Amino acid sequence: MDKGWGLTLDTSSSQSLSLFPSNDNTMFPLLGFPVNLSRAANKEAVGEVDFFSDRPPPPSHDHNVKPNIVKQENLDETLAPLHVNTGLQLLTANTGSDQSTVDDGVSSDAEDKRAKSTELAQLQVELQRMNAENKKLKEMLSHVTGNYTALQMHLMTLMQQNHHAETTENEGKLEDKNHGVDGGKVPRQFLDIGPSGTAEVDDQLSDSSDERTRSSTPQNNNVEVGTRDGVRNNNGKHELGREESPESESQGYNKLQKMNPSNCMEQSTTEATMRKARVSVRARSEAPMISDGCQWRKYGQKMAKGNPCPRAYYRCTMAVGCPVRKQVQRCAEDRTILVTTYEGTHNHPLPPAAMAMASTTSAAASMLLSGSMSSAEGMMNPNLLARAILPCSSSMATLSASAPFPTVTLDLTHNPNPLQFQRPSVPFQVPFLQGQPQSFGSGSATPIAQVQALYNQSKFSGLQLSQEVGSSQLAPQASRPPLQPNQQQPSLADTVSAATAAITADPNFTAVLAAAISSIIGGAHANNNTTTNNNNTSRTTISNFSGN
DNA sequence: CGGCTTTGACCGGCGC
DNA sequence: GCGCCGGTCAAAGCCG
Repeated sequence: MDKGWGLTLDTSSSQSLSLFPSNDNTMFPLLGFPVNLSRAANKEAVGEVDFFSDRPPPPSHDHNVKPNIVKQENLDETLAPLHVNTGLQLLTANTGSDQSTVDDGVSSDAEDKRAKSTELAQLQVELQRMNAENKKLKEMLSHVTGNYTALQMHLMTLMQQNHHAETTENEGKLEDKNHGVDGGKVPRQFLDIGPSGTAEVDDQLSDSSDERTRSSTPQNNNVEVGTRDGVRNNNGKHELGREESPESESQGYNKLQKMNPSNCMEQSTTEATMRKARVSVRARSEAPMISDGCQWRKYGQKMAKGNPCPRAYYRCTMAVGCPVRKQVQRCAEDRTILVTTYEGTHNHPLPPAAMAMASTTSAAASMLLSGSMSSAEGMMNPNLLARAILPCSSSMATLSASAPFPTVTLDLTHNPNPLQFQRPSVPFQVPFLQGQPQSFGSGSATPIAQVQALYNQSKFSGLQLSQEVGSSQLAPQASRPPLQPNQQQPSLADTVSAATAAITADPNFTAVLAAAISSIIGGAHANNNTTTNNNNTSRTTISNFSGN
């Protein structure tokens, strides 16, 4: 394959392959996409594909190519083995163009043929190599996915067990005080990390007399059901994008709640919290928006206080009613840095490129929530957690609770340890890990050692792992190592994918984080009766969140 | 013409 | 109660 050209598996059409100038082929790494290879054997399908008509042909053999003239009968002989060996439509088309040259009778010399056959052989080898690599990557992916699923199942099991035990326990403890409000304390702690979005759920929990009534006939839902854009509810507030978002999803939960109130309460609580948890990604980019594989529609722009750059608001448009939104804003200190803040979880399938970012943000949010849930309200020494969780100082992720919503910041703007960047077996390096999830199994160091944690005092008492927020206080941005161009935007998909793998593939990560936080908080707040529930709520969060 | 962006208006939360 | 601020709405305009 000529340099500067790439192979794209077009997942949007799910059936096409194409050769193109490789200026943006990083969006779709050669992972296991659902490509319909059987179509490659279909002659008609081959004819349908427009390979070079609107793109410049590869420079090596374009002088005699007449792309529009392809004699199919002559292709079969040459192409038959290629179908067998590679099954890739790309080769078929490529050779199709070449073959048309031969059929012209203009250049019928043997040398030309030999050269072409050599080239074909090379391409064949290359494709076989790619196939092998693809297989390998598929295996890696399935391995990671398997681990993740297993972990998820395990967490759910434990969550259910704990919840059962806990419910029994709380019934005894709280019966006298709360007239039998079941599990009021635990969800309460969970809810405390979010201000407004959790209030509704909180009301449900705090008012025992209303609880069952609201569960079965949610007051807001009665108004919101069937509303569309621009329709206001009783409060006069527009409900765009909300009637089908978590709030509406909670309708389903409420239905279920009739059957299993406690479990449902937990789920809706988690959902509400997830809606509020945010993941912020900092990346250097000249583009107005980083490419994360999703489709977004801008619905607003505001000048935010303290930043001369406007903040743009986007909504995911890949599916109707997808609750995911993001804010994009340039960093005030360094305008080459683009800060993208994600909120919510997708309610639809995602393309691989989008999956990478979504999984990353999900995993990061899970981290955040597991930390936030386990902490008490703004009383902790900021440095305590940092020292405990983060022995080393390099940082990539920031968990911040100073904002109205608990936020995780993934800083992809610098490489704290170039040596680790060069070694793919580094245990946990969010921004520059080269997608080697299997390395977790062999790594001796715990991933958590790569994360810097700072506790940020706030009413939500979140966790702050990091540097971004503290960049002005802790490490001047100028001191960061300069970023190579090829480590920036183009590699974002890989980077995010790596981060995803790092966070989701390692069962130890969340567990260790939760354990560390729990132990610290447990020590700092012996009276905090919610501490023992940390793991439980964390699991709830993770299991629900990972559903996407 | 449909989808997207722009932009002024509106709303709710929060601090004073 | 008032003003500030973040977030969202939706009409108008733009664009392919």
